[in-house]
Amino acid sequence: MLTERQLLILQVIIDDFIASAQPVGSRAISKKTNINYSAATIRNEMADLEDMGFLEKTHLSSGRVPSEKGYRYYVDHLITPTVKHKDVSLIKHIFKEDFLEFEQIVQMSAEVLSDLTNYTSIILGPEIYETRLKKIQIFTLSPHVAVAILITNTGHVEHRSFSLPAAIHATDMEKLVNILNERLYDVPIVHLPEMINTEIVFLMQQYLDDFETSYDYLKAVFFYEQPVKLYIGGKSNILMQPEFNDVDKIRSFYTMMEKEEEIANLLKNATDGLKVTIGNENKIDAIKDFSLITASYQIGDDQLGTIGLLGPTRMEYQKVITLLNVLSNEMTEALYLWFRQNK
Amino acid sequence: MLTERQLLILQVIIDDFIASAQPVGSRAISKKTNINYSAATIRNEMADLEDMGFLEKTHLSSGRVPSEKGYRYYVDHLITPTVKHKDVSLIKHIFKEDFLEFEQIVQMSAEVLSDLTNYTSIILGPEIYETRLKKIQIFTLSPHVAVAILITNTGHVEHRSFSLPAAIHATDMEKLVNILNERLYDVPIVHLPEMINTEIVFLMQQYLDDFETSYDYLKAVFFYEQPVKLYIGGKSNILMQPEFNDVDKIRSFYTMMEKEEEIANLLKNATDGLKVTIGNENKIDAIKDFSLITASYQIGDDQLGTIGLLGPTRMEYQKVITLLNVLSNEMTEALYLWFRQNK
DNA sequence: GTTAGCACTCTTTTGTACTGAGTGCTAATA
DNA sequence: TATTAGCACTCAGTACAAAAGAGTGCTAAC
Repeated sequence: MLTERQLLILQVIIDDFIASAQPVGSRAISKKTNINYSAATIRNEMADLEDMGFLEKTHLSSGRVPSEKGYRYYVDHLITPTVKHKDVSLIKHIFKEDFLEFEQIVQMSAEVLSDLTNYTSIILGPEIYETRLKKIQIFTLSPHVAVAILITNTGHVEHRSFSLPAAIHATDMEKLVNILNERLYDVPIVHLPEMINTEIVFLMQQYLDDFETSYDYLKAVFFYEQPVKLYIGGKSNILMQPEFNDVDKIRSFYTMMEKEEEIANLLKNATDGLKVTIGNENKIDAIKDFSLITASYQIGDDQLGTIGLLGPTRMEYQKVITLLNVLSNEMTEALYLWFRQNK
Repeated sequence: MLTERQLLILQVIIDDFIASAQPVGSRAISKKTNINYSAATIRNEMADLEDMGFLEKTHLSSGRVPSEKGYRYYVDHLITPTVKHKDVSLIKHIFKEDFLEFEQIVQMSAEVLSDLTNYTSIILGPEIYETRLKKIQIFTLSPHVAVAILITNTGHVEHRSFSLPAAIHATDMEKLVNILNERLYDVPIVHLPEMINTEIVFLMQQYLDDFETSYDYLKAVFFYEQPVKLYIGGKSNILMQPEFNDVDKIRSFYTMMEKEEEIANLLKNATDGLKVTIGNENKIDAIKDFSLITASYQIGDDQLGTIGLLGPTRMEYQKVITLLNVLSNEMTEALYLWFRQNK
């Protein structure tokens, strides 16, 4: 168990290191106004803290640097959420706007977050459990190509081009569109493939002359993996961090950022609430030098998406955690209002 | 005027430097099999070439490096287009595919280009002179919000949400959509605002009860600056270039790449054919260390867009110029076929 | 329990010497 | 007259040593 004094010293060291990015020495600490012990005492405590694994040295006679365990303890026990009024009111002010499309809400959140923190923000777009189909239309562009348009209750418009089978009859197509609109109205998007494979297939066999070709191109439109949308803000912010003084690090960072799939997966299994993952706690090698903070935003009872913030392990946890909490709440509220208005 | 021997030496130096990124010394040149002069002779010629401004030294006793004037001369007079069969057949093979949407064609071109060259490719999406409106639909999502969907002959689907004025009548809206579809069918997208301000306004005043509100929200849909679409490939390729050994350079590069507007403008005033802009010839400060090669791709008589390739001034001009020519031709052809099929 | 003091460690900076790659110039050569 | 060999010179890069600075650990005194 850590003593009061050890806690104090640990906190001061981490705070100092987060601010300066320089190893912290005993003398520097003993000079702080809230510390009334000599450098020698501090040194003894620091040695103990190091034995316990909270601190590290960069070399034998250097000052101390927080270990990942140190950051973990700091995040779990030493942080007191402090609200920066300016930031919070900025966020609140921004969400006052009237949003027509919820993509705007998400996109803007990513930008605000990266601007306020100078880290890289990553927002995983809302999952679409709540989204329901409102209308399907098919429009032929040429004898060989048609475009299907799906409109959802969220105002999302999805379109997909496909080749028209030469064999298909115009009347069949019309019938098909009618069947689809009748049966699929207000069906959640996620249930579409299932519905088509059961009810719709049955109806199609019953009413359509050329079942086979119709079914084929129906699949082209509905059965595809909906790619999750990632909103990334401040990709180059992280370059300003002093730990990025090495070209190789930058290279590997940008190579990683191009793999949107992996990043999406990282955010996907975020639990409810706020989660901090420090350095090697991350499952993906590429970000074992980073810390990732995630928070989920919601609407109704279903989780919708995740906000993430990626920075060096030497991150301003205190500030960032507060900010992320505020933002996820504001987003949740804004989305709630938006959905209520557009349901 | 340059002598034969000077031309030869200049060419060898630039070729060598492009390949190695190291200053080229007189001895290294005299050892080449196609050079039969001693190092001393080469030195004299190099001194002359330097006096004429084609070469530079990095310091007093270093080897020579091409100046921007040197590159310019090289590009204008010393390059013989050499076709790398493997690359060309790769490009041709890729364009064999059947494209449903022309965005695919452009997007893929950007990727191929950056993959083959290891530079950063930037493609300015096709201007839309040729694009014509095929269908307008308006769909109300809620009492307050509607979404307008515009379908063009190119298979492009554009949608825009807007707030519904409380005052508008359902019948008015229906009438309006009819008017629009009747009058705007097959009208080039670029002429839409003009048409609306003349013919459509007139019809609206004649047939609609509530002209004012209808006109207001019509404007929200049609009068907006169509943002030009930029397709960027291989953003991190340029990091692999040895001139990017400096963190500050990387920072300024990425800061620049975030300003899509400026980049788009750079490409916009590309003339017909192929154009090489070297270092300080570029108008924007941010890329005065880079070379930009642009080519236009076309369909019919109207220019459609620009392909650009951004790399260090020490660029593989010979290879890249050939490649860009091949690609712009293939793109033009692919787009031509595509448009013919979907007209 | 706390602190002053000192020896020790390691990084960083500065200075010096050396090496290697390359140049410019001069004088000899073809 | 054009070319080349030879040599003195320049500069970046490297290696090494010495000195300075920051910090530690430990011991002995308070």
